[in-house]
Amino acid sequence: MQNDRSRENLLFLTDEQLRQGIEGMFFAYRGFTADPDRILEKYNYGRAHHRALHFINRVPGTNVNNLLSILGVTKQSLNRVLRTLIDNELVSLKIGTKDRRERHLYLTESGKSLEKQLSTAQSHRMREAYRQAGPDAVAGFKQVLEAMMDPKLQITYKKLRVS
Amino acid sequence: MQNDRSRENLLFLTDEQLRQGIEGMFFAYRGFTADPDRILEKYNYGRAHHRALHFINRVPGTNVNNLLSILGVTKQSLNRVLRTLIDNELVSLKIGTKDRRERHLYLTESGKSLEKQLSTAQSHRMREAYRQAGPDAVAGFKQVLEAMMDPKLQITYKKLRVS
DNA sequence: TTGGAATGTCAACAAGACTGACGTAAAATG
DNA sequence: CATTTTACGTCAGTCTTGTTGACATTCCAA
Repeated sequence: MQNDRSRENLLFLTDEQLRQGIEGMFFAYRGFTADPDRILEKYNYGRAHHRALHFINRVPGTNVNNLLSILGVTKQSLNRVLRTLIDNELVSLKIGTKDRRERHLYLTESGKSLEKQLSTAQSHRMREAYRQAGPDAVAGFKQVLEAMMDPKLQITYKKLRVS
Repeated sequence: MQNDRSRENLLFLTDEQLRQGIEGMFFAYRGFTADPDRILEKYNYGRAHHRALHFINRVPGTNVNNLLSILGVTKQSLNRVLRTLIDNELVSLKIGTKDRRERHLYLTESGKSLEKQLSTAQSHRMREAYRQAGPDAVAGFKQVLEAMMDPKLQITYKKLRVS
């Protein structure tokens, strides 16, 4: 039979708590993407372009396969996005020296400039949310997010942290 | 001039911390939707159907406009999804008694059954993440999520909490 | 009675995901 | 050296989910 202490400890696992987490993720993700979306619209780009720009900026010189594993889409889907970004000179290709089949991806100056605009907008909202919630809440936020990821993506996420 | 204490307090607002939050949201959202997506695929439904089922279940008898404001899509977009769910008898319509223009939405027994399947899968992952992170982390997680929402959605979110 | 609100429907379109098929180039392997 | 595999690109077609615009219906409210 449970005592008061152990019952209290499990209160955070009630259906109501889980439901709030689910709905919280849904509504928060809308806020999370709202500001970049507005900027992207002006340039006729979409979220897919934002994600590509973000991770090419994070891992300069990445090849397409690596980017695919981070983004979790098909190469055909990514290719369409990359094609636009390359044609518009936001991203540049560099054929690999060791393996000349590989294309290494870099942001051009205008690519960096748009990426900066997008990340500034997104970070601004994130910073406000962090500031309102405080350091302890932020630590908890990141713990839960990490635990929610698929194991493979958790590894990808951690790799990005150190590199 | 800053002392060590205030400098330490601001460490959670560094660019690196913000970036981790952004990437955390991106990867965690993938995990968040992965399990329901697999179930939906079997029935040839998509995330839009899941969202409609979720909120009709949460607010039984809601009218279309209220659902629209929660979901943040156009009525035409929602209509297509609702049409499928009604045709497949997962959702039933009931014309309003006070205002007969309004259609009130309810889940049928099979609608409830599918919703249960989906929410069970999604809650399972959420519960595991909560359990791993612990109660304090969960409290922080929800604080940051709430602070990240657009003010209007924050109100919607809180209303769902009490109703 | 007239205007506006709530809803539905039709049409057309776009982004962004998917699959399948095929081509090319180059590395790796037998 | 020949063959297979890898990495990448491209073409074609499909699906889901979002968008606008136009228009009809119903009915409450001023």
